Amino acid sequence: MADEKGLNFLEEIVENDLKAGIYKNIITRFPPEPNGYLHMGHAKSICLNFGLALKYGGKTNLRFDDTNPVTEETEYVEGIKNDIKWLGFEWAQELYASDYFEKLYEFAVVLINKGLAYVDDSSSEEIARLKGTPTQAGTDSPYRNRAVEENQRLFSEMRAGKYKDGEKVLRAKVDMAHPNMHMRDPLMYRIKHAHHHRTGDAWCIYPMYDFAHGQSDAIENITHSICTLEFIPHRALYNWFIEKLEIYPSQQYEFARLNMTYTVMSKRKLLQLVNEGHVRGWDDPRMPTLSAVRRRGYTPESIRDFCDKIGVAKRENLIDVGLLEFCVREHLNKIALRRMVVFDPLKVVIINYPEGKSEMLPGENNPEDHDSGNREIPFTNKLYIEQEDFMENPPKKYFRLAPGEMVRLKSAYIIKCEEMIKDDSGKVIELRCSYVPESKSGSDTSGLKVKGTIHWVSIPTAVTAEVRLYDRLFKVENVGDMEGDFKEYLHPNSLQILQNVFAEPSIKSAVGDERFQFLRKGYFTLDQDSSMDKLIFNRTVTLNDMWAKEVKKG
RNA sequence: UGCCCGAUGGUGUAACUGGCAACACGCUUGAUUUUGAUUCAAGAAAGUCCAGGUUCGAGCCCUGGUCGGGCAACCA
Repeated sequence: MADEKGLNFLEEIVENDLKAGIYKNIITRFPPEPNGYLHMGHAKSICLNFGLALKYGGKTNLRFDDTNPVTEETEYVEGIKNDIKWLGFEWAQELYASDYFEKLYEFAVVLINKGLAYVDDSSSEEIARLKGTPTQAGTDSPYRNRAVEENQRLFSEMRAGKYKDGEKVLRAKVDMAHPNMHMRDPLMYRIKHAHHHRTGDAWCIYPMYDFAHGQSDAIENITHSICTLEFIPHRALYNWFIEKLEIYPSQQYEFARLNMTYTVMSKRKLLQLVNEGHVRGWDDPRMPTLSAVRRRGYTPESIRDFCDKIGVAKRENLIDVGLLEFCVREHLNKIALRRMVVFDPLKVVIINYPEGKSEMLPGENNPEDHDSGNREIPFTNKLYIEQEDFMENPPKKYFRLAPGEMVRLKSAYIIKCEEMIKDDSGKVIELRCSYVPESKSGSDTSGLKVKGTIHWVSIPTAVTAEVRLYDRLFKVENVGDMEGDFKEYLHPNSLQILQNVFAEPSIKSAVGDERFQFLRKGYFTLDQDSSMDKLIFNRTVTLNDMWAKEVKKG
């Protein structure tokens, strides 16, 4: 069976349009508002918009939808550009809705001249009241039938700054009884005496989304304007403006936004988590933002793969975060350098290995990539192993270290636990083990077969580091479905910091965005807080752990 | 008492546009393994929201329901 996955509905639309000769090339756009950082939901949209243009021959513009100066900042513009580049996409042009303010103003005048727009002096409360309800028609505003000349004068006075915020608005004259609420004389312009991140103080009137988005699409000759489901009711208005203005007929299509288990995917909620200090910032590795998953160690390849796997459709969805984890494990398994790091140390002394002796043992950097070579791992008679790799009274299926039992030290020797040393409270604080000299990794002539292999670190050369372990941000699967404040469902232990773990010395050369697999522990990458004096690693994702599952089953 | 979307294994997406429901994740079992990782093999799991209709044949078309979601920011 060919693994040609069927086309998604948007690809189908594009293919049909191309086949019908409606377009020679397609042009899409990714239109973020610079009022927050991009998240995984945006990644889906980015992959979709850029992916379509890449697949069918065309281009994608990056257009900032910056029509609301009070929430938008240059900081976000830079962050967004950075995230898109990191994901691996290149936009044809970097554009801003604010580039079109003059043009949009002209469009508004055209509608005024056609008698299709009017200045309304009503308060926002009054406008809301006259709008009616979904089941009840609205009522015409008393200003609805102003003369064209008066509207022209008033609108230009609005622009000139003659009025205060909220004193007047420009509205499209459509139909106050329309069953679609968005068609009941929607606002086109409002007065905001606010500083805009790009146009500065040049304007004191700003277009609404509905009077900016479709027009911007038309100006750029966007063929397929793809947005999320909540804009479906706006489509009628989108088309109305295009028709009345007689501009390029961009077509709007809608798809279902991404939702993931154990997290939230709305800028509003994410901003709240940041502002109220529930996380350390937009790039806190527990966040679903792109800056956060990047910091956490996710690769752009794995995110693109994820976006590909989740598909595109119009029905609401809740994607298992486990799928994202699968994608990143799959990629990291191929590229991560293997290293041994002990998180929770238990001292082991090899009683028959000479005191003071040291040898270097080679360990594969990555068994999945034979070109990756080896690194040298020092071995001595004093080691750390993981506390959890020893049990005084092991259950039957436990095949790690136990009194009298043998285990393989990865890339080194087989050892046998000869003696336990306990403190006054009875806690095991040290193991005395013997090693089998003929069992050396790579030249094992011992003939011994052991069930378990564990990781270890030689104490004299151990390098200490900090490790940050992340768990799901929320403790419930479907946060959006819960009653009350979503913050009540935050997972209290989503971040666990281990200040002092012990790593093999080769870890010291870790740089930048190198990915590591700490054997049997998970995938890690250096955090940006890391320094020469203090190494800090983020756990990107754990390894699959059958044993943990077994233990859980009991 | 409106208008608009949607409904396929646990999750997500397919099904040559009317031809015996497939793929991925997850799950179970087994093999391999110097990571209880990876890899490999096998398997369980939906008869497509319901009821009618058209048809030789319906997940796809028609009708009527049911359920879920959206729509009344000078937000996008």
